[in-house]
Amino acid sequence: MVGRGRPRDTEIEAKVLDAAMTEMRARGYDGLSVDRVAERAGVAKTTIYRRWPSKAELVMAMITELTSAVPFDPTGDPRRDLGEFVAGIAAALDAIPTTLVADLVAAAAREPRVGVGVRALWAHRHAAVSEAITQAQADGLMPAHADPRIIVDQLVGALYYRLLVTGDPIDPAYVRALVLSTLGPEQS
Amino acid sequence: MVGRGRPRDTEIEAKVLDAAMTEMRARGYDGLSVDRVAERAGVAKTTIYRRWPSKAELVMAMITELTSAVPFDPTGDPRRDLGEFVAGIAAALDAIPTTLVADLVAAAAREPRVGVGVRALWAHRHAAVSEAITQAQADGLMPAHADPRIIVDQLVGALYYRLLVTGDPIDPAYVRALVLSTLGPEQS
Amino acid sequence: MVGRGRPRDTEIEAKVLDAAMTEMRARGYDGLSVDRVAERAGVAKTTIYRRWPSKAELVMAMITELTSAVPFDPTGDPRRDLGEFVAGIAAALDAIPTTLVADLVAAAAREPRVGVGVRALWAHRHAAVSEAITQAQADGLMPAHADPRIIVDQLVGALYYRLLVTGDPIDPAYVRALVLSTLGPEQS
Amino acid sequence: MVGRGRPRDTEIEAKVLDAAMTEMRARGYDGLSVDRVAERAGVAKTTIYRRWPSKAELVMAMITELTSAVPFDPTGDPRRDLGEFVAGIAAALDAIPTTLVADLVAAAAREPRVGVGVRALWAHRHAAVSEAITQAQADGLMPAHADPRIIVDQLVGALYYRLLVTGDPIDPAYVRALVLSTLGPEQS
DNA sequence: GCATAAGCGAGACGGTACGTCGCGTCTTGCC
DNA sequence: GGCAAGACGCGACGTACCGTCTCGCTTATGC
Repeated sequence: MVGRGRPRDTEIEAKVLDAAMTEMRARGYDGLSVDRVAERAGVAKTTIYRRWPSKAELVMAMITELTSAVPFDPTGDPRRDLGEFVAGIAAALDAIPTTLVADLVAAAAREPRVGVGVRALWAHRHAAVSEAITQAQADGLMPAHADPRIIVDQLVGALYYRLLVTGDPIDPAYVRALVLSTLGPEQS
Repeated sequence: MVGRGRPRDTEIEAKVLDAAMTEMRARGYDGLSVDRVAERAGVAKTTIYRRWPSKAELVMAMITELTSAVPFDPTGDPRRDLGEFVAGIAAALDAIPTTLVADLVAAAAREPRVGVGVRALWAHRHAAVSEAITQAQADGLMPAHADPRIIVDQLVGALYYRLLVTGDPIDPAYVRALVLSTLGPEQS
Repeated sequence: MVGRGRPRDTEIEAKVLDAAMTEMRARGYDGLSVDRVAERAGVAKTTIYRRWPSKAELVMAMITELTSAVPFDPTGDPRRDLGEFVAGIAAALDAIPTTLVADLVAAAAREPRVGVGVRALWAHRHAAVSEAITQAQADGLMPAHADPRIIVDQLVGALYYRLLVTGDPIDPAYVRALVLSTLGPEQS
Repeated sequence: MVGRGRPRDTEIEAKVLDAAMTEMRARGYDGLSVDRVAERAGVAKTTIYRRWPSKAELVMAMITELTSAVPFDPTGDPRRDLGEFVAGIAAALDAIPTTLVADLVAAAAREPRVGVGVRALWAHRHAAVSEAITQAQADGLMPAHADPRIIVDQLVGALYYRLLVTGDPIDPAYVRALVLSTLGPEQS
């Protein structure tokens, strides 16, 4: 083999994702056009398609970058760990315009590839959280009657539901109350 | 005042909405084309645009018509009542293509009016459910430590979350487990 | 037989034709829309279609009214009669925007019905003029070698040609020279 | 400067213009649809609109390409030369659908640029013919009383007039008669 | 004097074409 | 090989007209 050709410009990823984010905020998923993203990023359309095979994929990449900012590092204290997990998600959702979240959810439902990506993302996180819950149940720190995956649904689902459907506020007090309600009172 | 012109054909609304529904089920939101809807409904494209100024608006109309109320008729047995409430919502969500629900959510976030409408719909239902829970708590049939509104968030939110985010199935077993997890085990 | 129904409003013809004229001046044949004409005339579209079965027919009516303003009343002096005939046409063409004439010619070529109408109009006039020329030839007032119909083509055609193709001016001097050239010098 | 992008496919112009010509002959101006032209040319509609901003513009391009010069090569025999000139124009007009000629005339009246172009085309031709006539008059081969430019108007104008206004046929016999009528009988 | 028949304004409707926009692919030439 | 530039095929969008239709109302006529 000979020369492997010109290496990819590593700054392009960020520029494009930034531009896509701006467009998404301004016009939503449907209004986001690859041509405009390219122009805003100062990049050729070809260059975008070389990295992401479709608009859906591009949006997916954007989401992944956004959401992966919520970590889950269990300390062993399940109450505290879950509390921080939920608070982290709440903070992340708060940092993004609601419209964007809604559009992404809609895009996930409409575009199979986006849906797959989003689900994979969550599946990964859920696994970690579920495992921690299972451990806590085994350690007798949490009631054993509940399926860990359902507990996650209840916690995260309540946040999404408030944000997207009822529009009620999500403040630290709510997060605390939610965790309390889900895990039950401290098992002294 | 004088004649108001030829009146609108009242059957057209239903025919078009039906056709749109069929198309939506078959090809999803993006695959839904106004031309095809018109053809299927046996109606001119112009006639559709006279009623709904854009494809989005048309889909919105379809959704809101579908989102008919899930009834809540408490019997006094909170466990059973909530179980049926959740099961009813699950059934309703199951009957509608996921895309529709996602689009409604997105539309609610984008269009203030839609948002107000959707929220009003839910607020009404929530009030009834919350009241029943409060009553059950007062009767000692349910643990008193939890805010009734949060319980509703957990129940309904979990459903939406599964449907829109994780894509995990929502079957009767899940509904039972969800209610059990939320209300805690039977107080003997 | 019983009642013959409400009689047609006789003012409508003029109002509509006027409105059509205005529209035609402003936007040409293609840009003329029946809806706009109706609105401008303060009349329902139906009312227009009751009188003229199509847009082409309407335009035809307009033309007829315009062009029928050029009379031909022979006095017996062929030179003078033809001179006045040509001058009259020149004056009529001068009173109408060139664009309009061009559009009408184009409409006549495009729309069979308009074409038929225009041709009928001219045929009538030509017959009168030709006859007068024939008479003059019989009386020895004009050279007999030329077909009268061709003489008319030469006279009128030159005017149209100048107006529509070369754009050269059509002034009284030109008209005189044209007649002179066509009829030859006075036969003493 | 850098790459100028994918070059335009040079064969497309001809393919589209050809297709347009065919459609125009078959269905006339109004019946010519850009969609059909695109399909016949095996080209996307967008590609057509990239080159010609509207249907009118496309037709114009077609016309101007067709209006190739009718040659005028005087032999010194004015009768014959003019006869051939007129016959050539008649043949050219006969080869093109009348609608095209009419549309060109209309476009020339409406669009200044088109007008200038058309007039320049004719001015050039007229100059040559007028000069030949002047020469013939000087040689005593033609009556001197007539302005050469008017003779041209009469000859060509009569053709246009027949074609566009009266619709009468333009056959060789007519051409002969027209020349005879315009130039007068042979000066033996 | 009252029914009948046509005229009229208003505007919905079926069609057909228009011109635009976006996606994803392609073809250049330069780096 | 990457990249900018931009042409291209495809397919949908929303708009503008045309000519027809259906309302409710008005206006003459003639029995």
